[in-house]
Amino acid sequence: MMIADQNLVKKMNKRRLLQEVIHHSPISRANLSKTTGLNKSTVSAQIQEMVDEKFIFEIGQGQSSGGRRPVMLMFNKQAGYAIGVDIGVDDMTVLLTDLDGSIVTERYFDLKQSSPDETIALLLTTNQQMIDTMPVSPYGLIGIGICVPGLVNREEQIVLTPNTHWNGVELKKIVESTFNVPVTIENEANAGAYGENIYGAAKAYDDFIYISVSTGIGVGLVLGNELYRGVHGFSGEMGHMTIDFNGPKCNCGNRGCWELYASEKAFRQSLPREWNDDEIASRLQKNDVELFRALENFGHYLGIGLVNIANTFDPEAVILRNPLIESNPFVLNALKNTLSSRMNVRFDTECAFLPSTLGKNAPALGACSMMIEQFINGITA
Amino acid sequence: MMIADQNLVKKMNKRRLLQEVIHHSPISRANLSKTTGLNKSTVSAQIQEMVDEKFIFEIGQGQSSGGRRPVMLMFNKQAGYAIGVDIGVDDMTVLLTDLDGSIVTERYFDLKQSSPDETIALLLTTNQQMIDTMPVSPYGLIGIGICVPGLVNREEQIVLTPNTHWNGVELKKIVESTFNVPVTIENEANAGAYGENIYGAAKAYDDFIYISVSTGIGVGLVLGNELYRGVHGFSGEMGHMTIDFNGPKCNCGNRGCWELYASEKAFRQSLPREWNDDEIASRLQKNDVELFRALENFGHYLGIGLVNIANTFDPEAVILRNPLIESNPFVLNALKNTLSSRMNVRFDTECAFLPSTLGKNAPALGACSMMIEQFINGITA
DNA sequence: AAGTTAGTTTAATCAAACAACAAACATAAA
DNA sequence: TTTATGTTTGTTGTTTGATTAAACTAACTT
Repeated sequence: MMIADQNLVKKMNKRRLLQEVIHHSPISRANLSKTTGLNKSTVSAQIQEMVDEKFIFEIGQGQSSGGRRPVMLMFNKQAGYAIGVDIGVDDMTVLLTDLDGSIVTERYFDLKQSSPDETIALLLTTNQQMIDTMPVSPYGLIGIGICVPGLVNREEQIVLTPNTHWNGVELKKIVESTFNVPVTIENEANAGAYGENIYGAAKAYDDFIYISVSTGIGVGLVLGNELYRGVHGFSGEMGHMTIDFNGPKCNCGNRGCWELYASEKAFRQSLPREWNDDEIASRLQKNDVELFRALENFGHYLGIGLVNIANTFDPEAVILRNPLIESNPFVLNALKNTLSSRMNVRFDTECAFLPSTLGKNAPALGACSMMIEQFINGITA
Repeated sequence: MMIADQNLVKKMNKRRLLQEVIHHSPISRANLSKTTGLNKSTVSAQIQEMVDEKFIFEIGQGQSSGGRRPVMLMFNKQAGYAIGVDIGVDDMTVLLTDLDGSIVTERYFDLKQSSPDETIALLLTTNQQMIDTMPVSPYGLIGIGICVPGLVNREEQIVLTPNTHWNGVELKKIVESTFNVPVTIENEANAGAYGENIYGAAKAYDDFIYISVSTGIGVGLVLGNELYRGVHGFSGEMGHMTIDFNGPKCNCGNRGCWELYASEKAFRQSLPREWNDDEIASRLQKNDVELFRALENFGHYLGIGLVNIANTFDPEAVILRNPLIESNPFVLNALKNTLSSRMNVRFDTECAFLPSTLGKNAPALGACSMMIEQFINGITA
């Protein structure tokens, strides 16, 4: 445990003030004093420091409310930039954002034919391009966050990627030594959860569960406004929660895993034939019965697992990340039906089930925001 | 968010010092300075305060290590006393402990024929008796913690007790107004988890899952060394996690709930005939095949749910609270077999599965320790 | 001109760190 | 046994630094 001294006091109050400016700008010193409870002189001193450090700037005078006009302060969201990378099973997203999480540059790649080595090369050149075209700023590139579809341990090493071959690749070291900035490697579901918490559907929630439904099902747990990672970093493997203990074998070793029923892969296997995305879209337009039956089933199986999640966590919200769910409220309704039929009135009315608002950018944005938060916390070091 | 000032600094350091004394006594001022990093003069000043407040006393001189002999300090665990009550479905435990959690007085009651009103009367008179016979101390009774077998919301109201009739009983108000000390109402599994974390099998763990197996299955989640309660206080209802979505209906509304297979009630129903505890004990002695088969099955079904828990939380440990498990390592082995057969080598070797060490006292002790922690935190207010 | 609001300056407060010191002891050489 | 040396413990007085209250200047509204 840490010991407390005046330095800690200053750090805490500085952080608090910066957060207030970030989330409520434009705001005046007087107003900061009111909202934080800190003395006016304390506010002035701290703000001056952060103005000198280029994190905050004065935007000019605001409206008077019967006296001297206030000087409005803004967070300098262009003080630096972050890169977020989402390495998927067969695609990659690379985003450059400012400190507000606003996307400056975005690039999407198809990885269907790529080996990890080729992907790393692509990642490095893309990052370099982004750095080269990045606007000039006091702090430049403040960090690179990378998420991968698999298990990442507490040392940020990739230890298991069921659908790809990233196991053991020393991604953190490679990227860190190339660009000499802080690098974080994170699980895709954790990054997505983080993104939704900072910028997306879960902004207002402190306790929520983020569910990424694709080839498998990945879960990010945000409990008490913090990502819960587990001892080894492997929490949220709820895709491998059994929902039928006599069910079919899964390659995780378990039987009747949730993702064997409710993943997008399972959904596609449940279709009468193999339909590509265009085919599915056009059948949606035409209210195709077979498709809707499959979608309803998809929602139903999702719902079965969600009952377990609601019973386990009693969360404020569950955020679902999947293109089909985001574009079809119908799936969400099917899912809610299963929930209300399987839970006596209690949770279903008091827990929000929402689609992701960041969509496919969620994990990369989450990766960015992790670096941004690290950077902002470092400001007060 | 709170603002920081010198008062906070003092509080934090005082708390830190007190914790150090509690957990490493006897200890000298010099040693405290070393372990905490606080300056010797700071330590001296803070300790003096707590000596004056009767929380710490000087026990005398310790061994010299080549210089002046140190003055050894001890936590005054007899500065006050706490009462912990565990109201079960058909029994009640009432404990009086000192601030160390050592039991001073213990009483056990059979509630098989009691209504809530009768139980409350019994609780109040027992508490009064304990207060009357309690040793004199500077702070007297510092609080009463009570746990109940059901759902307790964040306002500490009892909202659902499936197997009894405590719903809506204003227990907190009743007890608080009778004794005029702080009262906490808590769910039985949460209290048990807390107890094991402070005094029992989970002392060394920051992230663990406590599982209370009786009529139903209750789960207490300790994540990051804190009890995770959920938004409404209803987390850990994992007894109603489906492990067979086509399974039999449960009165919670769900199907194939874990506790329909792995509760003690389910275990007893799985026996060829109704055996009482003595019968079971004697058959255990005689290595009765039918009983052992049932126990193995019991372990197997526990294991199925524990795989889900391991996949969900990636905990350091799982603590199992049930008399049969505590007295029969055999069940634990059966359970571990199921785990290793259903999880590819990863968790089973790195997550400890342990029986409760506090046994039936776990929840009441947890309730005590909640009050003690509240009190100790209040010291530094 | 009077009253309000914004922001700065000044002096006081307080907790911890620092530095110097005294007390009490261990060790080993004389 | 005696003495000298160095170590450890705990206290005392001083300094540092962040917050704060209060006084003050600045700028605006009515």
